[in-house]
Order: sequence, then structure tokens, then C-alpha cells
Amino acid sequence: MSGSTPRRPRRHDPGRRDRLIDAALTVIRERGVAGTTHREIARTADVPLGSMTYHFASLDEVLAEAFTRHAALVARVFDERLSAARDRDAAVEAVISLVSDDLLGSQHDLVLSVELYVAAARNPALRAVTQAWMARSRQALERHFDATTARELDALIEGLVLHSALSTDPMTPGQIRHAIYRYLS
Amino acid sequence: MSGSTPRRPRRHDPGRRDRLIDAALTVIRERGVAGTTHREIARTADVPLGSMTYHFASLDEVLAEAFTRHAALVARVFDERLSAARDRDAAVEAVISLVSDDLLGSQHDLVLSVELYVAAARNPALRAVTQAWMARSRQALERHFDATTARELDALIEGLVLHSALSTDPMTPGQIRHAIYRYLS
Amino acid sequence: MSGSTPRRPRRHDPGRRDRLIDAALTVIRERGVAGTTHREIARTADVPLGSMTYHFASLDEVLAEAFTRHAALVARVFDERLSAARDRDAAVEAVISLVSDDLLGSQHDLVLSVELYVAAARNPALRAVTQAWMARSRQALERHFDATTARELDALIEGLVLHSALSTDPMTPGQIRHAIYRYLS
Amino acid sequence: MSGSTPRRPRRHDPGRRDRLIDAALTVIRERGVAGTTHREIARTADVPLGSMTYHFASLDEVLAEAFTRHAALVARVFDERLSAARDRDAAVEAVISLVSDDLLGSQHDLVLSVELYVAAARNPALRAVTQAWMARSRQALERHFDATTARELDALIEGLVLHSALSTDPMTPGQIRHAIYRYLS
DNA sequence: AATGAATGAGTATTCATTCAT
DNA sequence: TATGAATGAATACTCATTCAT
Repeated sequence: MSGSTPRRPRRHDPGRRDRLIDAALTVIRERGVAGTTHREIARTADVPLGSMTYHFASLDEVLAEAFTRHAALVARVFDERLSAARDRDAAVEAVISLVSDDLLGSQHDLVLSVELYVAAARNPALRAVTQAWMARSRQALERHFDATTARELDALIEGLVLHSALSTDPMTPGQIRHAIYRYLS
Repeated sequence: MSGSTPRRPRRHDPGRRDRLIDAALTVIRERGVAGTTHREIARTADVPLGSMTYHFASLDEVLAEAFTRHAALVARVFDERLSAARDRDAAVEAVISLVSDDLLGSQHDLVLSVELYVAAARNPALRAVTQAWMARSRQALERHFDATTARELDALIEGLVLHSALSTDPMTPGQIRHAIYRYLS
Repeated sequence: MSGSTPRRPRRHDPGRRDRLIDAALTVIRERGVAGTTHREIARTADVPLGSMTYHFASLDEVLAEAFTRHAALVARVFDERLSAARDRDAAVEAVISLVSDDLLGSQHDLVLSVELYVAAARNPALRAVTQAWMARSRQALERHFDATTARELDALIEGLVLHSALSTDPMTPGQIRHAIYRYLS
Repeated sequence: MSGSTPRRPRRHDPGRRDRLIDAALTVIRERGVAGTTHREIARTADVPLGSMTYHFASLDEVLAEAFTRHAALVARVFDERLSAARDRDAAVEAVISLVSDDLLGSQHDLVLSVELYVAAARNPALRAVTQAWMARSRQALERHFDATTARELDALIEGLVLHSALSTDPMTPGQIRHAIYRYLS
């Protein structure tokens, strides 16, 4: 308990707030929102507890910042994949690889997203984050698909990801491709 | 301090365990898994705190029982809707009404389901519950659709429900119908 | 810090709530309301911290109970002194000895009373306690004096006590007697 | 996070220490000594937190300065009222109007005074302030009354003020006048 | 001369769980 | 069989004060 902690003389530390947000994302991934506490984040970032409440007014603020960052990262991938597609066929491929490679590839972010959904159900501040995020991914899809299709496709992607996230036998890339093709055919 | 507590003389109370599970579901719905505590459940069921640990070995046991019951209720609706369908067309209508009426109709159970998904991500005992549930709804769909279609359809349903649950403008029944038709066409 | 605390195996302890209220009064006397914390009270009563919040919903509740008890004790002395007086002269003597002996005699209760006054200025629950107490002491005085005199006398008593409490040279019994005589002459 | 904080470019600011003392008095009035913190004072004065410990060695120093200023203000009113009185009758009127108008007129200073009394009970530095203050108001009274009368009158004033401060039905000016007349008759 | 950042001790409160009756 | 009392670990958050810039 004691003796193992090396001295930690780090008075001047610009960018600490930033590192704390990253640490929060790590903790949410590993322990869930329910297991995300000031202490756990501080420990993960190797920072004294008091530092948390210096940089953030409340734990909710930390969560909101963390999820905002997560949503921005995922949304960027969406944008990049879809803006790189030159025609509809390429867009379909982009969606498939988005789900197979980006979303399901990293167990990590997948759990994060689901955590965010649930947290948003109780926390209005977080709900704003999810909604902005949903809107942004829909817009990315609308580069290539009409509004109705974009919306439905977005829901299908959500379902495929969630299902795979929770299943013992998640869908293979081939199965993902099949489902999306079928819908978009 | 006195006078406000109504008498509660219920020493012999068969079925109390049962009522506690229902109370747990109520609390999960209203406060989320994170806000579900022995105390809150006991208060909701109007039962002394000590009664909780008398009937359940741990809070996790309570959660598992509660979610098992919830899953059974939802699965039953799935079964009933789909077994009532005489042909594929009727099955398609059944799926549509399942989503529009049963799942989205009651905000209640919708939140409950998402809560379960996330809780399952951390808790192996709960994961078994979700998986049994997923398997069962897939089976119900397989009465009318081939295995691949059933699986994909199940994911689509999930996505539509989740999306609507979190959106400020949830899909209308007409939009739900459109999405499912399109997929099954 | 450790090693000096003897085992404290006291699971069954009826009357604990009561002892906690007394402990709270002790702490208020010694440390002031500002220095009265759950921890300090628990330590004084030699009881685990968790016990405090088991018996009281909040620290304010503890304060209210403690001051209510204090007020009741002081009011009782008032009642006894004054009801023992057979005529007006005896009543005057009773008031004098009340101030000199009972109120100023014990530095203890004197500080307690002033603490209560200030706490009441911010805390409506405590204000109710002070007001009930004021009313009661006025009633006791009204056994022997008309309403106006009772009220004014009550204020004079307050002033004499407060002044003496804070002064480096508090009034002697003779001076107290002189002041009261002069007013009642 | 941004945009809401108005610019505050006040590097050179003589008289800041002074403004901080006034801000402290404001905070004590509104939140009590218990609620008076570096942060609250800095916020009230619209000054960075670090400025507090730059100008004052400790919070106690701030309190002492604040109360000293408060006592000086009240004492000045005492002096002015009483030095304006040309004879004993005028002095009696002066005392009455002191209590009715100056002390009870402004709820403000009334609470402040009582706060000071209690704080003084625990804090020797503050006790010196109250005692100097008491001495000074007694001196003012001694311009017109003998030493014993001055002392007793001072206590009566204290009692009338405290009583009125805490009562739901504070004394009317007429009642104040009656009490003081009776004592001085 | 002045301040934003940092920190560690402390606060009220919640809670799962244990235990004596 | 049932329960009120008890407990210790944990939680979010506050704050006086120190320090590097």
C-alpha cells in the first residue's frame, strides 16, 4: 500500500486537463461509467485526487468532456471513410469497412459507445453529445444516400454493432457485408 | 421522526421475494442500474432493508433475477406476435408492430433493455441473460425467416429501437414500417 | 495513530442515538458549531463514523436535536427557579440567581446558547428551536410579571449573559443583582 | 467554459486589499463566518484566488480585519449619536434611536455583530476586537451616564438587539423606547 | 508584484453487507 | 424467520495553502 509509490514531483504540468480526459476515457472503457470515479481517473493519470476537482467542476463535466472527445474521434472516422468514397459503390464499401474494421475492430470504442448511450438516457448533458454525434454521422451518410436511407442505414449500423458487441459469436465481416448489401441493394 | 411512517406489520409475507424483483425492475427503469441499491428497492417495495439480504445473497443476484424476468416478458411478446402470424406477410406485419407498438410503445421497457445491455458488458452473469434472450428472439424470427435473415433482422430491430430511444425525433410507425419493408423486400 | 485504539466490540448498544446527541452537545461546546463534524461527534462518543448517518439523516438533524435538548434543559431550570418563587420578591431573587448561578455559573451552557443563536440566524430549523425556547422562558417569567415586563426582562437577561460571556471582566453577582433590581424597581 | 468569463485585466490595483476586506464583510453577512472562504471572497471581489493569500497571511487575518472594520463603523455611529446629544434627555433619545434605527434598522449589521460575538468565543484575535469595541461603546455612553449605568445599559442594548434579531415578532420602536425609558427612569 | 495551477487533508453522505436479537 | 442496528469502505466535492512561473 505504501512504499511502492514513487515520488511524483510534477508541479508544472501543462496539458494535464487534456490527459485527464483521456484517462477518463480509459477508465470508462475498462470499468464502465458506473465504475468511473474521480479516484480511478486520478490514479490512471497518475495525478493527485484534488487535481480532478480543480480542473472539472463535477464528475458529470468529466464524463461529458470525455464522451464529446470520443464522439468526435468516431465521427471523424465516419467522415474520412465516406468522404473518400467517389461513388455510391465505393460508399457502400466504405460503410462495410466502417462497421467491420473501425467499429467492430476495436472492442474498445464499441463498449464506449454503448456506455454513452445508456448514460445519455439519464443525463441530459450527455444526451446532447449523443444527438450531435448521431446528426453528424447521418450527415456523413447523406453525402451518398438520400435522407431516409441515411437514417435507416444509421440505425442498421447501430444494431449490427450493438449485436456484435454483446454476442458470443459476433458477426464476421462477411456477414456484415451481406446484411448491408441486402439492405442497400 | 415519528408519525410519518405508516405501520408496516407484515411479518409473514409469502411472495415477498417476488415483489422485490418487481420493485427492482421499477427502480432500474426509474434510476438506472447505477441508481439501483438495496435501500431503494426496499423502499419501493415498502419492506425493511434487512429483508433484501435475507432474500438475496447479493445485489448482483437481485439484478440478475430482475433482468431475467424482464427478458422473459419481452421474449414472450416476441413469441406471441410471431406465432400468431400465419404466413410471411403476416410475419412482416408482426415484426413491424412489435417494434412500433411493443418496443417503442412503452418507453419503459426500452430503457430497461438498454440498461441490461450495458450491465451485461461488465457482468458475466447478466451476459448469460442477454444471450439467452437474443437466442430466443432469433428463434422466434426463425419461425418465418431463414437463419441469416433472422439474425440480420434482429440486429435491425435492435438498431431501430436504440436509435429511437435516444433520438429527440424518434421514428414514426410509418418510418419503422418503411425501414423493415425495405430490408425484407 | 494506530495501535492505541483498543478494540471496540459494541454491536448491541441501545440508547446510542441518545449518547450521540449528548456527544454533539459536548463537541459544540468545545469546538463551536463550525467545528462540529460527524467525525468529531463519532470520536467523542467512541462510535464508528457510519453510525452517525445511520441515526441521523443529516448533520443539521443532529444539530437540531442537540440544541433542542439544550434548550429543554435550560428552560427547565427557568421553570423550576420561577415556579418555586412564592411572591414577586422571591421571583426577583429567582431571576437574579438564574443569571448569576445557572446561566453564568457554567461557562459551558453559556457558549452553547450563543452558538445556537448564530446558527439559528442561518438555519430555519434551528430558528424554530430558539423561538420555542424564547417563548417558554417568557412564559415562565409571566408567572410573576406582566407580559411587557416579561419580554423586556428576558431581553435584559440575554444581554447580561451575552455581555458577561464575552467580556474579560464579566459582571459579578452583585453587579447582576444591581442591574436587575434597577430595572425591576 | 469560455465566453462566460468577462475579461478581468487588473494587474495593477492599489486598494485591492481594501476591497477584499469589504468583500469579506459582504460574504460574512450573507453566508456567515462558517461560509466565508477564500474562494467566496475572491469571487465576490472579482479577484483571482491567488490574490487572497498574497494580501493576507491567512483566512483568520482576513476575518480579523473585516470585523475590525465592522466594529469601527458601528462604534462611529455610537459616537456620533451620543456626542450630538446636549443633555441627558437627548442622550436617552440618542440611545433609543441608536437601537431602533441604526442597529435594528439594518438587518445587515445586526447579523454581522452576532457572528462576531460567536467567532470571538473561539478565536482570541477576534476576542480582542470585540472587547475593544465594547469598551468603546461603553465610553461613548459614559459621556452621559455613570460607569455602572453605562455598563448595564450596554448590556440591555445588546439584549434588545439580539432578541429582536432572532424573534419572529421583533420589538417595535415604541417597545424599544418603553424598555429603555423604564430602565433609565 | 501577481496569479493560475496544484495538492492533501478534510467533509457529508451513501451503501453493501454483517450481525445480534 | 425476519429485521433493526451497526459498520467500514468508498464517493463526490471543498478548501486553505503552497508554489512555479
